[in-house]
Amino acid sequence: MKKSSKPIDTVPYHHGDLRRALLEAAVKAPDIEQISLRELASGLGVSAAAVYRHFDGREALLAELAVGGFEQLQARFSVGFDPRTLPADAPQAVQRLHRLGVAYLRFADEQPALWRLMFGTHAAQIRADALQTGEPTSYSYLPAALQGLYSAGVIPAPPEAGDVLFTWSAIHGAAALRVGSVAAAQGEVEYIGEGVVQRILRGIGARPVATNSI
Amino acid sequence: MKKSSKPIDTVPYHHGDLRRALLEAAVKAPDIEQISLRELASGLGVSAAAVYRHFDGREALLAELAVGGFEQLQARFSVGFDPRTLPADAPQAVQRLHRLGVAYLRFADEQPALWRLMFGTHAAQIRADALQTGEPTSYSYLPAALQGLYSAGVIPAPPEAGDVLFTWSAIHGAAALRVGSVAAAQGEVEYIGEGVVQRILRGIGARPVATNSI
DNA sequence: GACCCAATGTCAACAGTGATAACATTAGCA
DNA sequence: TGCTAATGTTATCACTGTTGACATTGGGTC
Repeated sequence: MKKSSKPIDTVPYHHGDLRRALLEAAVKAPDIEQISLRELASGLGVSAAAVYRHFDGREALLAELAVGGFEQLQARFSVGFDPRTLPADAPQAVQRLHRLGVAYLRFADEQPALWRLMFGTHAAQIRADALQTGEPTSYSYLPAALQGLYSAGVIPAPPEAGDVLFTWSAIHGAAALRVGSVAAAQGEVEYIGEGVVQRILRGIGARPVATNSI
Repeated sequence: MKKSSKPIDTVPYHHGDLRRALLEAAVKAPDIEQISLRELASGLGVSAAAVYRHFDGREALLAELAVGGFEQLQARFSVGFDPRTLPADAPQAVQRLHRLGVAYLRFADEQPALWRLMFGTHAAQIRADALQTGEPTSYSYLPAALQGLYSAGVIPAPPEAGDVLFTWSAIHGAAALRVGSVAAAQGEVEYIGEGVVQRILRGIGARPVATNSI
C-alpha cells in the first residue's frame, strides 16, 4: 500500500523507542510470564513481528525483564548501604539488615509479577550467571550485611554459610508467602519485615542491640 | 471407520482409567505448568479432546495436580506426627519441627515441578481454600508443632502469629531457593534442613534441647 | 542536496495450542 | 436383548510464537 498524500494524523512508520516501550508495557502486566507478544505489540499499535527486531523472541524479552528486575532490586538495596564499607557501629549494622529485609519485602509486594518472574523458571540462567559473576550484584548485599554484623560485634563469630542461607531463606520465604497471598492478612510489609528480621538476628546469635529508628 | 474383523493387537476404544493416567503422566513432566494437553494425550495414545471428558480444561487439570501435591505433602508431614496430640516431652517437640522442616525440603527437592505448581499462580485459589477450611490440612502441622514446643516448655510463651510466619518463611524460603537452584551447592537437604531449623528454634526463643537422633 | 544502506517496520504464512461441537463406540444396566 | 450414559474421535475455531519476503525510513557519505 502506498500513499502519495500525507494525512496529518497518521501514525509514524517507526515507533521511535519501541524496545523501551515493549519492556515498559510488559512489566506492567498483571502476569508477566503469561503475556502474549501479539497483545503486547497491538497494545502499542505495532505488528507482532516488530518485536523480533528488538528481541530474539519471547523468552529473550522475559529474560531482559528479569535482568531489569534484579537491577531495580539492587538499586533499592544500595540506598544508604555501600557493601564495600563496614558499618560504623552495632546499631548501623543491625539497621542494614533491617533495611535489606524490608526492601526485599517491599519490592515483592509492589511488583509481585516481576518478582515471580525473577525467581521462577524463566530466569534460572540469569540467576546462575549473577551468582557466578565477581562483580557486586543484588546477591552481594546480604553476605555483606552479615559480615557487617560480625565486624560491629553484633554476632560473635564470622557468619557461616548456614547463616547466610538461613537469613536469605527467611526473607525470601516471607516475600514468597506474601506474593502467594498466603500471608496476606499479616499486616504491612514493614511490620512483617521487622518481625522476621528480629527473629533472624536472634537465630544467628546476635546480641541485643538498641536501635532508635529504623 | 468400521471393522468387521478384529485384529488382536488393536487398541481398545476406551482407555480404562484415562483420568488417573493423565494425572500420573502430567505429574511426571519436568515442567508441569507448561505441559501441553495435546502432547499429554498423544503420549497416552488418546486424542486431545478426550481430556475434556475428565477435566473442565487445562487449568482444572493443573488444579487437581496441585491438590494431589498438598495431599502428598500432608501425608509426609503426618508420619509420626498426630497434630491433635501434644508431644510427650521437649525432645519430641523439637524433633517434630525438625522432621517437618526436612520433610518440606525433601518434598521440594524430589518434586520441584510439582512444588512450583503448588506455590505458583495456578494454585492460588486452592491455597486460599485450604487456608479457610476448618479441617486439618498440610497447613495445620506447622502451627501445631510450634504449639507443641510451648506445651513442652521449649519456648516460654505461646507462639505468636509472627513466630508462625517466621518459621514458615524460613522453611519455605529454603525450599524455594533450593528449587530455584540458588542454594543448590549447599549440600544435602537433610543438612540444610537441620541448619535452618536449628536457627529457627533459636530465633523464636527456644531453650537448648538435647535430641539424640533426628 | 542526492544517494544508499542498515535499521525498523509490515504482511502472510506456518505449526502448535486450548477449546468446542458433532459424531462414533462401548460398557453396563433394565 | 436393547437403551442410555460414559467415553472416545474427528473437524474446526481462534489464538499463539516464529519466520521469510517485502516496505519504509532515518542517517551517514559523496
